[in-house]
Amino acid sequence: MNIGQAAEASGVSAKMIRYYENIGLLPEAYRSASGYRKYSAADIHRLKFVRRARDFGFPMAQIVELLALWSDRARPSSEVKRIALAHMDELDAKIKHLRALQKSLKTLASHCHGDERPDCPILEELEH
Amino acid sequence: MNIGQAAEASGVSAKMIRYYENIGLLPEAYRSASGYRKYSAADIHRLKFVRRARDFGFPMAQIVELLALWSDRARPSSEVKRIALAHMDELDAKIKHLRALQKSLKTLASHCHGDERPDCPILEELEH
DNA sequence: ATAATCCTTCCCATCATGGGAAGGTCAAGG
DNA sequence: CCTTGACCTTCCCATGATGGGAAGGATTAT
Repeated sequence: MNIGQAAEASGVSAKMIRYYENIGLLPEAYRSASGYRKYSAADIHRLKFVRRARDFGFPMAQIVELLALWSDRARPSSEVKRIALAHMDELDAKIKHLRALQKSLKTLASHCHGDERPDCPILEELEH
Repeated sequence: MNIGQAAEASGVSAKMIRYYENIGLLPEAYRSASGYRKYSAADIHRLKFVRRARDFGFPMAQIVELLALWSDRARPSSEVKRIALAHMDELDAKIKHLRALQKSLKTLASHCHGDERPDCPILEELEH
């Protein structure tokens, strides 16, 4: 399978497949005589795995670890769980941050008339 | 005031002050005879405004608009409110997304033993 | 006068992704 | 057999907001 079909089948763009190979997330693909990258069903399987890990929001560094664990039959599931929990902590921190921002904004916006008058507590707050 | 003191006073790094000037967010700074950027109290005031808008998570494009409204005495507060509400919508969308990710992960992680055994529903889910 | 600190511009890196150019390859159809 | 179009290759550039650092000039303090 060429890279275009692999991209289609896995949901990872050809650009990203080359990029992943480049940064060492994926092993170097087998090449045809003319230099085309060739992908097997197992390769597609791995690409899908990466794709889904991205969908879950895992950063690349964690995906590297997850891929290693995935292909390690003797892995302890505690390692996988540890990565997942750490990621959840990251998500939690981000959510908390965004919610705090939203809360502040909400308060400000609720005090803003939102009409043709120029006075506005939002600008006043930014001005400080 | 030189750029270093302006950075200190405003909480915006010298690097970022130059960058903001470069992308047109801020007007070109007055220069001394030897080419040093010089900042007035009004400049510091504007830098602080930008800084606080960043703290609220506004993207640069919105900050450009907010700055323009800030210096427009005839602005309608509805314009400011519109920008703030749009930003809140963005934050809301991000929060929803992160919460959805977290919810999925939580379910998966709760089913993972997290011990020395290799079987793990997290990897199984990623594998699909 | 000299050293230390500040300033200038310019380049590079992040992270994951896409756009696009220049040029080689392959498959289908006339 | 040759052309055409679709595909592939590598390489460079851009994103957004930020920092690091180098090379060289300016200012300030000793």
